[in-house]
Formats: sequence, C-alpha cells, structure tokens
Amino acid sequence: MLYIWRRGIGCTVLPIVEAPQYKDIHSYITWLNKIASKWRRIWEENCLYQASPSSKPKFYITAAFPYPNGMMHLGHARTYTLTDIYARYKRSRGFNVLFPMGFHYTGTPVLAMADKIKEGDKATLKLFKELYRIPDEVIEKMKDPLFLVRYFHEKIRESMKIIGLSIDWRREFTSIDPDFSSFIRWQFNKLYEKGFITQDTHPVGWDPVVGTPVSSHDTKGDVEPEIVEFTLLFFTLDDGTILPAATLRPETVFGAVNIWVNPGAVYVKACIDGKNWILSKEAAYKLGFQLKKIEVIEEFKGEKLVGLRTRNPATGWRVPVLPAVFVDPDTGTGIVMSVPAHAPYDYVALKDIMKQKDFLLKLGIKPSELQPIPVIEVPGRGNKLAVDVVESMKIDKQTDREALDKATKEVYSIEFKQGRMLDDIAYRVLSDINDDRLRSYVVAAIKSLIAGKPVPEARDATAKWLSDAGLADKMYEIANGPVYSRWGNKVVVKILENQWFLDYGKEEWKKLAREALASMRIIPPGIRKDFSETIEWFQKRACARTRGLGTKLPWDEEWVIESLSDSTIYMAFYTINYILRNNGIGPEKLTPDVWDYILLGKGSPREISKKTGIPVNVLMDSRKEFEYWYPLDSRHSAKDLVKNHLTFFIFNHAAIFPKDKWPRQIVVYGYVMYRGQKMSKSLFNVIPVEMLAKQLSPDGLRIAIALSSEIDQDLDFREETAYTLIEQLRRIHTLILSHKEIIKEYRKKPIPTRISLEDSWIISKIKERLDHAAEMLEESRIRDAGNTIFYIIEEDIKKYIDILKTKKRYLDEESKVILAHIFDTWIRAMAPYTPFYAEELWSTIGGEGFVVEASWPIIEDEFYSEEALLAMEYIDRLVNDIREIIRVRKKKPREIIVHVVKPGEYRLLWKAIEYIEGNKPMKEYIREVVSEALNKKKAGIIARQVYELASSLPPKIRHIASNVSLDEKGIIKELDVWIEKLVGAPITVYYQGEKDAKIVGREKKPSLPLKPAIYIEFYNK
RNA sequence: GCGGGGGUGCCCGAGCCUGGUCGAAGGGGGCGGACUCAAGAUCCGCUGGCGUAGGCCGGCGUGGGUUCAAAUCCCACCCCCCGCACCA
Repeated sequence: MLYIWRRGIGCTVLPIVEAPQYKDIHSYITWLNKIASKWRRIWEENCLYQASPSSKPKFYITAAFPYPNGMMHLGHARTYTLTDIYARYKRSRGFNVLFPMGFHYTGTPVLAMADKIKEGDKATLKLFKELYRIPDEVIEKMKDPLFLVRYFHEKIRESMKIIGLSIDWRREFTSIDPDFSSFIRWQFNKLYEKGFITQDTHPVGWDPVVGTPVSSHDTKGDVEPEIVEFTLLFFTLDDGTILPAATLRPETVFGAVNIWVNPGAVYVKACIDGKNWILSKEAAYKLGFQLKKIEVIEEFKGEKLVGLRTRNPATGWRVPVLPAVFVDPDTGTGIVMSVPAHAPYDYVALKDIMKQKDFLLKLGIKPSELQPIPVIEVPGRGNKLAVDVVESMKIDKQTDREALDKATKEVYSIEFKQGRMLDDIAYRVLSDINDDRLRSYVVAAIKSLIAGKPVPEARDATAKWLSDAGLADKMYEIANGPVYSRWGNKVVVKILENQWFLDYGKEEWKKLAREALASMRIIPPGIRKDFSETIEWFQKRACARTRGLGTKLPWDEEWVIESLSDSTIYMAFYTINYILRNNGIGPEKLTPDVWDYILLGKGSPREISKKTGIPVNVLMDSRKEFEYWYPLDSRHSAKDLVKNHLTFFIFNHAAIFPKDKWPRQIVVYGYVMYRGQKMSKSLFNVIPVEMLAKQLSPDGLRIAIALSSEIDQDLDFREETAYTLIEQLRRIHTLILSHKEIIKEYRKKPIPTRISLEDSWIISKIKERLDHAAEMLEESRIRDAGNTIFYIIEEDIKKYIDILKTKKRYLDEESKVILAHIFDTWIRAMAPYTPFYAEELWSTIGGEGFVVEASWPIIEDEFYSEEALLAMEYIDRLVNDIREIIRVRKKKPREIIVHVVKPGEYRLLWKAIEYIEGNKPMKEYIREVVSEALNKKKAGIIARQVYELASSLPPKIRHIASNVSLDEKGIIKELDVWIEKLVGAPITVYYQGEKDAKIVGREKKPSLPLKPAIYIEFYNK
C-alpha cells in the first residue's frame, strides 16, 4: 500500500510500506488481540518471567493476592497492571525482578455464595449467568464452595495472563494448601510465644437458630449488623426486683422521673445471675446469648407493672412506672427510663399522660412529680433542650415517630457536643440517705467526677459509677436491626467467650511497627500519615473464627485463622514454596524447625535434615533463595487495604522478622469507578476483565488503566477514553511503520558529529523526556510517565519531522540516523505499558531479542545540548510573540523584521537569573544594574524588563540560560523557513543597532536577550 | 461521634508540602480553520474580559489575616466524600 505524506512543504513520496490501513478502531483492536496472543505464547515458551537468584541486583515486588469469589474485575486489573508496569520498568533498569501471585481462599464468603447457588438465589444466578456468562452446568457444580473458588481462581489466572502480567507462575499457591497452612501455623506459634496473642470475650452478630456468627455476606440484603452497647440502669422495686432500664445516655439518669413500659407487650420476671429482673420477653431471650444465666419465672402483660414505684439508682427518688406505646419490647430491655428534660419522646408521652388527671390520681401520682428536671445545660440553649425542641417543632403525639426521631437526633447531637452537666445534680444524688455526713461525701464525689463535666465524660463516669456499685450492667443490641440472616432468622448479639485476639494494642508491638513504618518508603507520600494513625489506633483484633476455609489455630483447633490474619507475611512463602514442591517435600515434613531455619536462619540444616528427611541441599537452597529475595522491595494494593491488611503486614513483619527483612516500600492505588459509578455487584457493573481485554485488547486496556488517572486518584474507567488511547497507539504505529526500513537500516549507525540545530534539539529533547519519564516511574507516577511517552514524545517527533520537511532535509543521511535512534529508543520506553504492541514493533524494526527484556533507553550525555533546547525555546517564544501581534492587529503580515541583541549582551540576563535563583528581590538587582550604568533612567527600565523576562522563563530553561549566550541571529537564520511557515510571512533579522537595520514605523521596545524587538509590516487591508 | 481526604476555569482534573515563573499542566466539550465529493478520523488555532504591537484588568468554596507578593501560609465558617474492626 502506498502511504503519502500530505502535509508540509517538502512532501515526500515514501517507498511502499505495510502501513495498517484498518477501516476502524475495531479492526485495529482485532489486530492488537492477535499479536497479543502471539507474543503471550512466545514469551511463555521462553519462560521470560521466571525469576531465580542471579548475580544481578534483585527487585522483589508483590501485589495483594485476589479472593476468588468472582471474575477478575477492573479493580484487580488496575492494581495488577500498575504493579506490572512498575515491575517491567524495574526489569528494564537491570534488576532481576520477581513478581509472583497467589490466591486467597481463606474465609467465609465463598461458602455463602455456594449456599446462595444451592438456594437458587436470583441475584447471584443472574450475576453468574448474565454478567459472568458462566454455563449452567458449571453453575450447577458451584454448589460446592471448593469448586466455586477453584473455578474463579482459574478464570482470574487466565485473565492475568491475558493482560500480560509478568508473573512467575511457578510460585503460585492458595492459602489453603497444606504447606501454606504449615507456614501459617509456624507464624502463629511465633506470635503466641511472643505474647502477641491473647484471649478475651467478644460480641458478634449471631444467628440464634443456626448457631453461627453472621457478617454482612450472611445477611439478607448484605447488611452489616452493627452492634451497640446499652447501659442497663437498675431501677428497683421495694422487694429488690430489678427493672433494668436500657439507655444510651446513662448520664441523664439524674433527671429520670418515671419508668416507661409498653402496656400491651409481654414481660417476664426472670432470675438472672441470682437476682430477679423484670424485662420484656424478647430481651430475656436475647440476654441469654450474652453470658447471662436466665430462668424465666413468670410471664405477664406490661400493664401489670403500671403504677408500681421504683427507686432511681442515682437519685434515690421513688419514681412511678407508667405506660407508653412508643416503647419497643424488642429494643433493649423494653424498660425505658423517662427523662422529659432531655428526651423528646419522654416529654411528649408525659404531656399525654398529664391530660389523664383521673388516671394519675388513681395511681397516687402528683403531676408535679412528672415535671422535666434539667440535667444538662447547653450554652445559649438553656437546660431543657428536649422541651424547647418539641415545642418549637410542635410535636404533640407520641405516635409521631418521624418528628420525634428527628427531634431526638437533634437533642442528642447538640447535648453530646456542647452540653455540660449541671452542678446541682450532685445534690440530688441518693436523696434517700438521711445521714448528713455520708451524703456530703457522696455529693463531693459526684461533684468531682460528674457534675459540671462535658456530656461524653459524664456519660462514661456515670455508667462506671453505677456499674461499680452493682446498680448497672450492659447489654449489646443490633443497632440497625432488625437484621435477618440468610437463613431467615433475626440476628442477635452473642458474646463469644475465649475469642482469640492479635494484640495490636500492645505497646511493645506498636513500637516495632512504628519503627518498620519509619524505615519504609510510602507512595504516595501522603498516605504515610494514614499508616501511622492506623498503627496508633489499632487495638485487639479477633484473629480466628468458628468456620470458613483456612488454617486451624495450632493450639486450639476449634478455631480457624481469619483471612486478614493469615495474609500478612505470605510474601515470604513465594520465595521458597516452589523449591519445596519441586523436591516433593510434603507438609508433614515441614516442622517448625524447618521454617525457623529457612526464614530465620536458626538451627543446623544437617540436624533438621536428619529429623525431617528433607535433603540438606533443599534446606540450604531454600534458605539461600529466601535470603536473596527478602526483604520485599515493594508491596502494592488499592487504598482500601491501608487500614487493615497493609498495616497488619507492617505489624507482622516487624514481629516475626529481623530488621533487615522488613519491607522497603508500599505503593497504594486509588479506587476504580466504571462509567462514573461505583462498581458493585448490585449495580451489575462489575465487568469481567476478560471481556474488556477482548473489547479493547490487552494493551488497550492496560494503557487505558495506566493513563486515565494518576495512581492515587480514583480512576473513572470509560471505554471511550480507552478508544482514544488506542487511536494514539495506531497513530504511533503508522508513524513508525512508515519509517520501518530506515529504522532497520540506520538504528545501529553512529549519530553524526556535525548536525543541525533541530537534530541536536530533538536528541536533547528526547533525552529530557526519557529522563523525566524514568524519574516519574521511579516514584510510580505511572500516568505522568505514560503521558510523556505516548503523547509528548510523539509531538516532539512530529515537530522534528515537520522542521525537516520545511527545511527540505527530511530523510537526508543525518536525519535518517537520528530518526532511527529515536524510534528505537521510543519503542523500548513503551514496552512496560504496552508490552505486546511494543514487542511487535520491536520485531518489525529488527530489534534483537525481546523488547520486554531490553534495557531502558539511555541517551548519552554527549548528545545533550542545553543550548539547542534554549534555542528552540527562543524560537517558540519569538513565534508566539509574532503571532500575538498579528492577532491583535487582525491584518495580514507582509514582512517580519526582528532586531536581536548581540551574543555578548547576555550579562544583564545572567545577573537577573542569579538574583532570581538566589531568591534576591528585584529591587536589589535594579539598584546594582543602575549603579553601573551611564544612562541611569534607561538602565532602570531595561533592568526591570530583563528581570521580569527572566522570571517568566520556565525554571529549567532559565537555569540553562544562566550561562549560555545565544547567537540569536544565527538561530533565526537556521530556522527561518520554519518560522516563516508558522507566521506566514518572510522574516529578516538584524542585530540591534546594526547600520542598515530596517525599522517599520516608529521605534518600539528595545531588544533584550531572548526577547528581540519585532517589527511587522502589514498589508493594508 | 472518631479518624482521614476534598471543594480550582463549561466539565473532568493537576498545582498547594518548598508563596512570586499560575490565565493556572493535561484531558473532554465547544467554536473557527486545514484536509475531504461528503461524513468520520486527523491536524492547526481559539475557548475570563478588554486591547489596531508582544499589553492591561478580574479570577482558584465563603469571610478574615500574614506578606512587597497567596490557588499556594494562618484563623473561622459552609459544603462534599471515604473508613470505623473480626469483613475479604
């Protein structure tokens, strides 16, 4: 096919080349797909990414392994692609790079998924069939969770291969492999020995029928059960029977004037831990799961309690029990204390009751007893906030739940944030004690601990005070209830006894973690703060659960180690697992001694060999390989893992390994959105990567992920953006193909020593671009580097070619060599991003070996000319100025006349740059220049202009200009045809003050260094 | 509530740490032009206002402050997003 350059003055008909004349983007993508499978096969045959110890410096990089409960999606693709680009870049810089991958089977979600398939759950089936396109007969088999997880494992591995991740697959494993379990047991024994594992009670969401903990994926609608802690305040009857009022605001007990029960609800009298309690039937049932021994004695309606007098545990007041329909027997205990001054519900309900004078009379209750009694004062809002809010919102029915909830929220929030306890609450305390001396002690104690304090502090103090006195207890409740488990039962809170915890709160451990963090590089740097705060904030973390896939706790086989706890140091496992497996070392041989030796260098390989039967050389090779790869050089994941996995990773490395094996770097990526929306299974937009890779081609997908946003940014993935980028690949492709023969022939020829300005400029410019890209890649600024490589370099090259054509020297001998070198260089720089594409181009231009194994392009310093860069900048500025004038005059130019300074006149500029770079003010500069000048006034004006000019230069260019003087006339002459083309008129250049220098119209601004005087003659139109 | 992040031009989004070089990178969209029979793609220019000479004036959530100088530093306020634990 014939390809003709149409643009430019020096149109050249090129020899026939195989330029891709694809009709549209889609056929181009088809081609990209084709070469991708070709190169994938060839690379695989050549085992390119298998990394073993060598004499090269090593670079060990890992990304968080996936949990295979679905297809690989864009979130995975982003993390792995960015990691891969970094890995490939490092490889091109001469490192022996290891990038392994495993699969995380630990946990319960796949069990839940398999159950959902069994149950015929519509949403899950729809997802699997319509979005994942899994055949029916396969879905049928997914009722087995192990089948399901293995299926997705295979699919994800396949997708990873499709998009060209440079993974060493020999080291692949899953977190339920027996040898891995052995490794995890070793880790946990170590932590246990160090005292980092403790046991305690722990509240969890619980299915009371099935008898199992529930988390979000076990509930209807995937709701996470939230647990709140109620304080139970013991209001007591004369016989000592306890009415436990459940509250979130124990500090308001000082204003509790009555107790509410729901008259229609069923209550029970029960013996709890040896005492009689009255509470709702539901509450008694729920408390049974919270370490209470409960024996129900009798059942009755709530109305039976109405009128009884109970003792307020804080004040000693004898307050009545009254009926209220708003009381929910299934929240808390069904017993509610009434604090009308601070609780809108209570105030409204009391207003209702006050209307029933006869009713109160019959019970012997005086309305004065039920008046709101203030407890908390809010500056500017008085001390009965609930009353004010209810009155201003005009709420008058206790059934108006919507308004009351709103009012409650408002009162709660304002009082919590701004409220203080009144001083006089102290005098109310234990008012039923008559002994004056005793009372004065009590009052003093309350004054110092509770009265006058801010609400949050008073709340805790009140609960602790009453609890220590045996007058309060606590109860857990589902805050966002009712929540139903996927088996259809209402979730309750159970307190697990003997829960195992990793004690991240332990100061000794935190100290190590802080130290480890301090020694690491964090990218982006802003995330470091998140890590240090997370380290401080961590307390105990439950590390085992009662069910799910995983490894059993070595000393307590009832428990399975939980997924975020068995994935903290697994990077160490990749370094040696394949050696053990290749030598047929089964898990039964992997005793703690073996791990101690391989991972910590403890013990003698001979003895261990004798005990376990593992050959000495296998042990020693393993130790050697671990020592070669560890420490981990870079850990990559999305930012959702910062506050859990990545911090655990730091803690556990710090706990298990010596300092020289602590990780060196963490790189954190942003989230992925799809077409402006969050990705979620319920939105049905979790598009499988294998489909996107087909639709956009692997390289197209990679480049879209890499260039659409910087790594710390959230990426909004859109196919259109990808297409635009693929178009760019096609454009570059065309450009390179049209020079194919030249590149082949000239890429090994030396760059000539005598070259033109534009030649020198392009070489220097490309060097500058590559250096910038490399610098960015070192910091994992993938997008910035990619932009430079795929867009900015292309523009430079096009500009260069355009200049060549304008000067009618396109494809002369010098330019052929230079173009060949640049294209060769360029293809290598693209390889980390679009490896398949780059490999194809590389083979097209006759490159040696594989481009994915080639080194990062380096342009030697000897070809780098700052002067050329400055000269081109000078030309650009000149052209812009000329255009600006033409634009303002709105006329067609006839001739451009330029007066430039002589090469010797750069002194003022240099001095100005010296002042700017030294951060010295303009005033001083002007003063100095003026003091040396003859015509002071003129010198002052010029000095200011020069200073302003210098400060307007980009820092890099400015720095170059600080010790270079250009022959401006020579430069303009060298590129005059190019300038003429850009401004559309002939240009003549003179030195300022030259005898025959032509001037059009009156004299304009004088020439300055880098800023020539411009005169333009226009046509009269 | 606690903790973290953020509000920039028509839109998306860099810059802010280390104040001047920020009308403010880069996209997208829009407008005009080139190419084309035409459309698309591509390329060039414009896209705050004013200006018949390369210039001038407003401007980076709101209000104050520091400074010769602030998108950048300080204070207050308004608004938005994310995480909070046994869950991968």
